[in-house]
Amino acid sequence: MPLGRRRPERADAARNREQLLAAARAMTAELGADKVTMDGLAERAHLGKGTVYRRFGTRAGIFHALLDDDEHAFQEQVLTGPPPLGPGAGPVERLIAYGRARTEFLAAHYVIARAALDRTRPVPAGEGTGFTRAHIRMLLGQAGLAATDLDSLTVQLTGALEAPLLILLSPPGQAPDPTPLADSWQTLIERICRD
Amino acid sequence: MPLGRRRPERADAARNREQLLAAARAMTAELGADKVTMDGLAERAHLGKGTVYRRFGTRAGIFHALLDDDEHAFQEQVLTGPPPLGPGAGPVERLIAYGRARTEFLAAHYVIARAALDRTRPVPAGEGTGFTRAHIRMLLGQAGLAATDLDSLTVQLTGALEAPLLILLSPPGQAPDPTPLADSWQTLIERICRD
DNA sequence: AATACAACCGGGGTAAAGTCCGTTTTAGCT
DNA sequence: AGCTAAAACGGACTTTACCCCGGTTGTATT
Repeated sequence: MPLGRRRPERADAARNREQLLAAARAMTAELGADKVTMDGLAERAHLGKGTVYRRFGTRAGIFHALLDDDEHAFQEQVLTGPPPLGPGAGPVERLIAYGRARTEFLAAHYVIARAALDRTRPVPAGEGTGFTRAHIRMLLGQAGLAATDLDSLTVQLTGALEAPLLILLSPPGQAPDPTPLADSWQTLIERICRD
Repeated sequence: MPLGRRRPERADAARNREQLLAAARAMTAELGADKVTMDGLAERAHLGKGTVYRRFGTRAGIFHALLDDDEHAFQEQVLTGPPPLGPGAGPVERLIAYGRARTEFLAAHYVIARAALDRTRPVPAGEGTGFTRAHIRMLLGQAGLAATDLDSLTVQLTGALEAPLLILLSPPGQAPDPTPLADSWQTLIERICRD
């Protein structure tokens, strides 16, 4: 079955990836995210360190991979799910729904989402925020705000939505209550978009 | 001159701190912030690594210290300078002025401000944002927004103001143009605060 | 089935952050 | 001036992310 262009994943590689993800999940649950080391993960999965690195590229990549399934499902809901989160509602309504959903998503995945931030690499700073940024930009465009620099506004709203949970609210142990932030996001958007 | 409660800084400590700051500034200028290592800095300043750590505590602390003078001057302008940045103007006007000044400050100190973010410690995530947060909170309170959760709104606006320059806009080499962000901040605030 | 080649595996190696603790220097006090 | 406690010093040590490369295994082709 040589379909597509990319060679399918090798059987041993797939097996190892499962082992690594399972081990990572278990270690995160047992010891906390910051106790998950490359060496420890490799040993626990009965694999070499080099294998871990090839799979995930970087320490943050582990948590990125752990997040991946849920993140996919989340984006799916936004792109093709029922309104108001999915298409079919007005842009302002969708912006509000997106902020609420994203806030709850980040709070629900608090530990892993924070660990998925790459804290050592210089370049890929705003990694997971690409989708949020693109989506906000699109909806702002549809909302038809008069004479505004939508690109800058998009960046700022992305910061307003993601920074509190990812950066600003410190306690790394437990997630903050997302409800006040989600409500506040709603008033923020309503006030910005009314004319 | 044993005034106050704290013992004054010892002469050798003061001398060494000057050496370290000078070396850090030079290395940052010559090699870039990410090439400044604790070992390299210690060697360049002809001091031991332990000394570097006692002074700055952490790698980010180096850049925090480098920023300190300017940061102080900035806060001074906000607290006691002329309006609209300083006291004397209306809260909305001051919010706008603060955002503009802060954006320009962050852009002017782009490399160092980003390097001052501690990317490894779990706790002190939003370190430099404390002043911004407190100031925004105060002005929002004065602005008298009707029935709003001002604490959550403050956190989000802090994210909107600082995250773009510190996190979201990636290229670590050069600062982005602060003007569009400052303008966008103004419309953001104006739209939020009108009633 | 045999072969070639690409992908994968493993573990030892490097660099840099952060810690520790015995030694040295300083400043106030007598 | 001499004493002493506190502060500063320095460099060896530990930990951990990330790199490298020779050997091995899986997959496509003949």
